[in-house]
Amino acid sequence: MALMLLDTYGLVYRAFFALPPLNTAAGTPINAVYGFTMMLNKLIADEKPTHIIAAFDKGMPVERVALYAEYKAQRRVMPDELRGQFGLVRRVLDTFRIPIVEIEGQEADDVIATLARQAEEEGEQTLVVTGDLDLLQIVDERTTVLTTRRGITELGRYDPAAVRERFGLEPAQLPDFRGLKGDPSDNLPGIPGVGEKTASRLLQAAGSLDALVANPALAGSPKLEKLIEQFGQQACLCRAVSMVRRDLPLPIDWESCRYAPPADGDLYHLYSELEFKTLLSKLAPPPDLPLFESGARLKGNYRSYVPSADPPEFERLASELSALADAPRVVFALAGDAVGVSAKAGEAVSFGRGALARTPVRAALERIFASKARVGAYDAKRLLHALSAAGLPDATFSDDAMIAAHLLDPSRGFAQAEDAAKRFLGVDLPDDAAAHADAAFALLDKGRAELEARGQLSLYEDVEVPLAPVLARMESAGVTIDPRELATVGAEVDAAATRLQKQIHDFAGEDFNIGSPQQLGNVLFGKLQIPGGKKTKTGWATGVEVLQGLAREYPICALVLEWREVTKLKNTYVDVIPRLVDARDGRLRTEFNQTATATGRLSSTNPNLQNIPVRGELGRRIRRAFVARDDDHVLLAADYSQIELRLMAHLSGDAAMRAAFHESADIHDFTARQIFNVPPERNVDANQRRMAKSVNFGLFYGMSDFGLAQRLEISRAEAKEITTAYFARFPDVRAYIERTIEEGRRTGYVSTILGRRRYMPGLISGNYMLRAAAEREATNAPLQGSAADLMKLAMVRIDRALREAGLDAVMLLQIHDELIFEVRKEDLKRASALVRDHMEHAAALSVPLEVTLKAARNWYDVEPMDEEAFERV
DNA sequence: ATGCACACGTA
DNA sequence: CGTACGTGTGCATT
Repeated sequence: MALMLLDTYGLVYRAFFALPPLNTAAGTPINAVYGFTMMLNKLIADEKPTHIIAAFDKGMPVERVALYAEYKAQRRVMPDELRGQFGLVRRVLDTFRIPIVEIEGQEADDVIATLARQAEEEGEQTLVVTGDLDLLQIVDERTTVLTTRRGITELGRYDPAAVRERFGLEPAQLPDFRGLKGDPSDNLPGIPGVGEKTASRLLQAAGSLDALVANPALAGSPKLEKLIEQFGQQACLCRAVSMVRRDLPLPIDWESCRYAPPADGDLYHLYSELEFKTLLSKLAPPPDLPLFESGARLKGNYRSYVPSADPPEFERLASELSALADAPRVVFALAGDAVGVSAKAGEAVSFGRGALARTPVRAALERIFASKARVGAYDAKRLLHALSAAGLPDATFSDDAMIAAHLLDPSRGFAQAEDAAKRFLGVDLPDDAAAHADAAFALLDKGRAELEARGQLSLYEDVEVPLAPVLARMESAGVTIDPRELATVGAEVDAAATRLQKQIHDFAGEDFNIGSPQQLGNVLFGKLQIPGGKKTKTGWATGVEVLQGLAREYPICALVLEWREVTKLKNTYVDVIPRLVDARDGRLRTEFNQTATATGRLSSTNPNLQNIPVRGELGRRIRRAFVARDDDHVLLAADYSQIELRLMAHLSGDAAMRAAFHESADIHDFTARQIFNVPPERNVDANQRRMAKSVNFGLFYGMSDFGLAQRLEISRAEAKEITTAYFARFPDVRAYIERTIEEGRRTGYVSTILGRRRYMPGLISGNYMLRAAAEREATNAPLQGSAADLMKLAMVRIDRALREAGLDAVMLLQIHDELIFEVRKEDLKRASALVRDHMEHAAALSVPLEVTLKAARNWYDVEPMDEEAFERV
């Protein structure tokens, strides 16, 4: 039984103040019920209680008032808007079939404490959810307390260790603590002048309030001693009031509290009545069928070690871990601050992450990594960082369940192990590192078999899994930022922003928020009467396409565009990057996510270094701040030229397109000649080239005539002519696109060159829009995904080769078709050759792969380099 | 407070 | 009515 006890009043009260006033159409205040319902949904989803009880306060708390007549005397009366919502809260609980327990003359705290004690006596785990900290006194090994923090969905979780960490006291000491420091919200004075810090220190010294009162000298200072003599009895009274009762007469039938989710129909009625539109729209999500046979159950035969300062405990843990080195397979997982290890289905050990750094444990882990055991993980990259921080930089993993899960279903990220366990094992994973390790073990069993069946084992083993440590190294390396360069751009950007804002406001004749599309639309198209059609559901369309068209005639539109560019740079890069730089070494570190995209690309977050500006001059200058570590090093940039179009040529086998890459230096020029029949002796004009480029790009985005017409600002008929001419010259390209979509329809997925799949259920949708979107995705995925395949393969090989060659060159960033390295000048030539070689030979295609190499002290100045240039650096 | 829409940076 | 992302802002949520 996993019992959840709700301090209903406290939670509703909290929700009321956390949310702005919200009313139904009829004017009934609804914010507190809404917040409470969101909380309840989240709690049930996250904590998965098997039993739930909602406790209410009822009447005056007779015992406390008898002890202390002023109890809660200062409390403000409840606002009417809140009072009226409690009836609705009961409706919600009723719909969820959660029983309400209340006892006349008792507060919810005492009801909860009593129920928790009863559950405890039966050996059950209890989770208490409350709005304040009073109930922390009942925390123990079997009772955990969640308290609301900021907002309504963020909760603090208190087990005994967390209580000790926060207060430096045992949970049972907390009534003494509150007696000493008092609590204004309940009108408890405590001892004047004693706050949290002093109260905690006094109790740590004396052990208890009683001991302190009996012997005030324990306080340690004459002043405090005096205070305790004078106010000791008052503190004892406050403590008595603070103590919760755990012995109320409260016979309970647990079976009647078993939680069963409400029927969708009931929820639908409740939500529609309360006008919870957001929650309503989330009902009845599409069924998410497990790939594998569901119903697997984790056995829960887990042992947990709580980190403590006890050396024998680490010895015991170390010897247990050492034994795992003899197992054929060991799997690690992280959950919160704990590490889980499993070597056998249904069995796992977990220990606090702090234990990782302990010598005996570290030695045991070293043994495991040095052994013949196949060592796997859930999210190996995260574990590599944790192990490295604990002094195990050489750990390696040969399996990663998160990566396997994402390869099997790339529509999802599976950053949370819970998601993968639910999706592939059909189990609800508890928040426990041992269970996570066990689930990862099971996921790898099933996942590897499934990958093999799909012919994806090599992609998994030879590309994705080896890539994780490469990414970990890139993340650890970071890139040096020159703050002065950033400040220079920053000053310019600030000045421009101020100037533009003023100019725009002058044009408008009023001050308004230019960043609000709504206000902007009203000013431009309302007040200033600029002709421009409104689009979008919410109001005027003010996107670049619209404003660009008006910029010539209406200067304010040009100013707005400029303002947007400048503030975007300021808010997203110039002001943000300096704050993210690691002060210890001046380097900026990103996180590369390997399981984020549906196509196989990487993504970069915190910050995203894959979208540093390059097109505009001002934005591009931000790249000056990305520099090599010192004067002995340079940044080397290596990018694939036209890799996606080359893949199109290869995959389609189109003779003309392949010839283009063999013969022509400029694919867009070549394409223009084909489409517009430009003879060899004449030059392609800029406009023809621009159109050809759009067609080439549009091609692998699955663009229609309509889209091309829009893009090129030509008529649909003209666009049609261009595509007709295009496909007449490159007939196999059209055949390839059609073949790809057809194959997707037939098999349910499309594939890349290395066998990566993207499942495309939308291809057989009856909805035209959905189906058309799926067809574009299906066209693009094999191209974008194959490019990602080749880049990843090259990265793994380059990382290995650079290290084996002993070159002073490290990979720092990947921007989809480009790699950035930091290289010692003396090694630049050799490193460049090595990088080029591995990128160009990532795969043998029917067209050559070409790589452009550039180098400079900073990212802005990198320019294509010829042989002599490399010699000069 | 949280979540969505929009806008915009990259490949 | 052109793919794939992440982040910042404003605004609605009920």
